[in-house]
Amino acid sequence: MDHNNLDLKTQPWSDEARVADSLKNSLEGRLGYQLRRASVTMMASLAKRMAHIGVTTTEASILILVADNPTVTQTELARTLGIKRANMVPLVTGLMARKLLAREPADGRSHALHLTAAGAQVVRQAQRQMQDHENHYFGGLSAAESKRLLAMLRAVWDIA
Amino acid sequence: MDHNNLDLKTQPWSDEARVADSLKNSLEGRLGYQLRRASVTMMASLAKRMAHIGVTTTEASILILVADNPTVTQTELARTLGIKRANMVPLVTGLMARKLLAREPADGRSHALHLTAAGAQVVRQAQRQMQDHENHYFGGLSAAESKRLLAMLRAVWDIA
DNA sequence: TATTGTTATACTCTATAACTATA
DNA sequence: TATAGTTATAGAGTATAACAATA
Repeated sequence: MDHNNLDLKTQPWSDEARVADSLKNSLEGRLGYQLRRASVTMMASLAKRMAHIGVTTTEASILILVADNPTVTQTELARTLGIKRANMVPLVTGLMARKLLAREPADGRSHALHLTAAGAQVVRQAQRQMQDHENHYFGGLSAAESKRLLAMLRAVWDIA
Repeated sequence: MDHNNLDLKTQPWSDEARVADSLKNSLEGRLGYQLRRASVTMMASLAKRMAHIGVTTTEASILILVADNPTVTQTELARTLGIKRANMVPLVTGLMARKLLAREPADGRSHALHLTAAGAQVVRQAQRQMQDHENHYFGGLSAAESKRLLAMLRAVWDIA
């Protein structure tokens, strides 16, 4: 497993990028640029936390959605998470092989997914890690600010 | 070129993901999740704008940084943009092949990059597109809110 | 006819290792 | 010894097309 060895020391911004760059950078003032940098930073950090649990961030999001929606099909998961049906196959296969996910025939062509006990345990760990992760980056914000930030980010999605 | 055919119709969230998903999704309340979704959305939209100019978002960021820092070397660019030196090679090669970028020996091992007239023109177009892009997504925010959002995003990078 | 799961495949992005030539 | 540019390559992630079984 562990194709997700995200030791932060191997990340570009600690190796090469994070040294004091004396370059002028007019991108720094762009919200889109800062948004992307923040996203990449947080995803790498979250990936490291998830690796400790033994899943990728994508796998964790699948397990959480199955926890939220017992009997969901993998095509429904794909739609919600923005993953192609074809790419769900190895993800679901891998999670079943590790006994985190199981499925039973729903109708003749679709399968109802559900968590195993081990899968439910991973979900609990992932949720806790995600909470800590949010607190790490945004714990300094007031409740009102967090709410406002969430709304601004959600608005981007809605506008698109 | 155009290995960047980002017609939004081919994006997952318009094809498959953006149909009304009736699934419960506890990830929706997470700032990290919304941050990533917003980033992916904006990057896809920006990529489409840049494609009209004939560059990728990465290429545009390179050209902009060269405009900011005439005589910069490609290793310095890589550091600032979080790109590996090895991966800068085809990027710089491609931009030189299209006469947007040129370079001259600085010392015996490094090259000073500079824009061609065509490259400077692309930078002007890219800057204008980026400004429109920001306005599209964040034009509804007050100046104070924009400033606050930028600071919150920059803080994520600083914390990491 | 449309949908679910699947296979096969291709392309982009990103990562490492190792080489060369210079400093 | 360290650095700049380069080559080669491997690994994820993500895209499409097409097929069988079923609705």
